[in-house]
Amino acid sequence: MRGRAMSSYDHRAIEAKWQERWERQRLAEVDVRVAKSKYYMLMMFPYPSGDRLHVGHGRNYILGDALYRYLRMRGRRALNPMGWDSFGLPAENAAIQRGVHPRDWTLENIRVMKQQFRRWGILYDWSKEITSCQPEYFRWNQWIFLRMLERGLAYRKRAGVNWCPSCRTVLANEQVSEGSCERCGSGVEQRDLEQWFLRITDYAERLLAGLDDLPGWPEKVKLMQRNWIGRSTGAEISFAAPSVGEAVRVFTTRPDTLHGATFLVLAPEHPLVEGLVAGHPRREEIAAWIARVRNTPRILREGEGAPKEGLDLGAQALNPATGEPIPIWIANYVLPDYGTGAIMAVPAHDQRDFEFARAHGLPIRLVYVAPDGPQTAAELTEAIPDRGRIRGCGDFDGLEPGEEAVARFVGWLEANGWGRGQVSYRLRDWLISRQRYWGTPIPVVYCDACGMVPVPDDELPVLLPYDVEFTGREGNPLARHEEFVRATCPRCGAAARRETDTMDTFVDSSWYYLRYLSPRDGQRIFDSEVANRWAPVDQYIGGIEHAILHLLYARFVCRVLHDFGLVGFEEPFPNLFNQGMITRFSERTGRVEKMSKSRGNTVSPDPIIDEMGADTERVYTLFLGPPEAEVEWSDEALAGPHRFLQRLWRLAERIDEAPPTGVVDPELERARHEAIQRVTRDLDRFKFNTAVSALMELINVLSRAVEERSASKLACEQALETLVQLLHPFAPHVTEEIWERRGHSESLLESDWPAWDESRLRRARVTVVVQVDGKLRDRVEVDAEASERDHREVALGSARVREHLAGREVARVVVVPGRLVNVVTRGVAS
RNA sequence: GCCGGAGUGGCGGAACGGGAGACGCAGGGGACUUAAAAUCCUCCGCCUUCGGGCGUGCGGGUUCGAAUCCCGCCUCCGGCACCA
Repeated sequence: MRGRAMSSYDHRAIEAKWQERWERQRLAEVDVRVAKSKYYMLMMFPYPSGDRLHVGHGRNYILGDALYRYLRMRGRRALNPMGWDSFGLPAENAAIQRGVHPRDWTLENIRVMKQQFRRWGILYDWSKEITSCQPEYFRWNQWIFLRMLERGLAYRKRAGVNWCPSCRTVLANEQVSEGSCERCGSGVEQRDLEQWFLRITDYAERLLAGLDDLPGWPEKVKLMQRNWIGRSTGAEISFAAPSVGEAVRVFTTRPDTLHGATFLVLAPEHPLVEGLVAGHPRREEIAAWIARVRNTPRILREGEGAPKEGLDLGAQALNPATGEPIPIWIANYVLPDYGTGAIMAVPAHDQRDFEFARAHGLPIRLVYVAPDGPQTAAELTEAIPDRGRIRGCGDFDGLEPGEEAVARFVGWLEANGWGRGQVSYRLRDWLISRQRYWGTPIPVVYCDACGMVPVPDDELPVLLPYDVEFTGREGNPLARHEEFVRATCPRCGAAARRETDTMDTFVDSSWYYLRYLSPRDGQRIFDSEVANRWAPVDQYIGGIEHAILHLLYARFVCRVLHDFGLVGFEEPFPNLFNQGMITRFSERTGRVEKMSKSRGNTVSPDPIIDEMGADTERVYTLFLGPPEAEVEWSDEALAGPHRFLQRLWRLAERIDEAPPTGVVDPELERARHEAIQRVTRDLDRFKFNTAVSALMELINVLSRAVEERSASKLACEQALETLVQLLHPFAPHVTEEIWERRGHSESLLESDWPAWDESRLRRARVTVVVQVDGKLRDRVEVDAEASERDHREVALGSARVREHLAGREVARVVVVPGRLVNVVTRGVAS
């Protein structure tokens, strides 16, 4: 049926039709046994929260789908799988608040989210779907854990850890932001608990060095990881301490200031402290102080402006450089889990030590002295970390602070056996224990006779019991489930107690991209052969919020799997793209902020899809702005893309109004080729927004050609088909429909992406800008092939240019062929 | 405090060191219509004596030529923040 020009297309029927057809034809399914021209693209898998997806979420998925469709049309065997990061606290909280079981709640949410993806017209290879909360998946978390346990990469230790009172569980360092729980925002407390850790610090150097080989990552993310790993070079120095019975080891980045070390400071948690306090006359007072510091939340102990407190332990050590005895203190500003948990204090050259020394009347000794600075320690008003020359240190005198001085001192320490060069990292081991139900059970049992015993592989998976009571009381519900806790020791057969901690959900997401390649394999974690052919992931897409967390853990676990011989690569995601977030004004906060349910500024895609179609939302979302930037949603601006698609539909309906033959319009053909070039280049660089602009320009030219009957029907039809193909990644439904109505039987996905012809891009005549002294004065036309001299002549021949040259002498003429002529004058001779 | 990133019309944004503002939204004018919607055409940075002048956060610099490169500021956003 050929409606008159005003008709609008039935997006509801068309979108439903194509969604059904794509699904029925299983268009996105990939047989991974064939890896020729493979392209593994991946969106960070989502947490199936109960909240419906809003248009802000859509950005991520729509962008991925556009990329996927483009790759397919370019002839790549693109794999685009999807799954569910489905363990985690919200499910358990829903159980507590609403009485629905986490498992049922989660599976229902997954069902709803899948529907939403479908309505957006997004294609995933659902045959690869994985759900991390299912035993088929999490048994392999347990398997990885056991392998790490065997190699000492998983271990248990008692430590001061971050405890979120609201989530009722401990958190990893990475999951604490400004002293608060990253998930819920509650203030984090300090607790001393026995917990499971993964030895990511063993991989610190490799994780850091690997960043240099990731040109496909945003610099920002690499920088954040570098800072997080926090590599420092310096030295470990031993201070003999006869009265203590053993030497005190410290880490310092400034061994060149050793002569100025006037006291040592231990962290209150330092292993030597207990012995020293035991013999101290004021031991009770000190013990009470230590207990208080240890229970202080990190943010208060380490945060800005936290007061420096400390106590003299009454013991002494010998400064190896000077041979002088110096006192040993404990203080809250020395952290137990960095370096050796002890420092040498050099108050003259370190601001923290300076403040502490002044507050407690401890001696200060200058090592570096600047001619324009204080000449004695008494004159100091603040530490001078990096000025002056060494004075009064024998052979070292005259050295300036810097690498050379450090190297000289390290050599000297090593020669004397007092210490050695050392590298230290800010990164801490990954705490994976969680005191919650809805996670992967850690597969070990505790036997009175044998101690901690790993669950044997053939007893995996350790399943989560379903019949658990969710009360919201503190303590893991698993620990109250007698049947779960009761176990048999795999080693001696005696009664044993099962571990009730579950794993951090970041374990699930640290290797899931490999499981997509062997999602149903019941025998092994994944097929290494397939993994090595398809992975690493060619393009990874997700939000910047995982710059450290997920992306660091995944890089770590990839290296572990590499060392296990399971994969041949060390970087899981050589190319990373962070899409920006969508923001909108929030009535609640009065500001433009990230779209989120809690801020009450979300926009539901449902009414948009109902009224204007998913294609409109898709085009708009991609047109909104550069995909890596934060962009503000506007309900009004949706009209533009909607009109664009309507125009396309009407244009397709009246394309045969163009005159049958005879008319030649090189402009239309040129515009067509230019659009192909621009869209292709833009998509290769993820510039979806400018690609849409290029398509809008093409439709403008084509509409005019049809309207003015200035091009042949054949040329118009060709331009239309090109437009439909180029637009398909953005608006898949309407383009498929037009394509089919034009007599094509295969899906656009299987059509070949158009190619442009450079020779068609050229124009016979070009407009050249003429400037006088850099100011635009005229535009002239020249042959595309015109020489520099031709440009010059035409430019100088322009009447307007001559007017501006009156009374001036031409000094030089700059010619940029085909673009610009700049006539430079010497100015008026006066 | 340290380290990044960003500031362009009323708005979203575009611009290999070479025409500032592509494309779109909003707005003005017109056509069609009994009317409205839709659609189509057209205008749309500021000032102007209509020659032109001024314009990409501010001030300098490099260059024939700077939104783009360099230096110094301002503002906003992000990361880290007693890590010895």
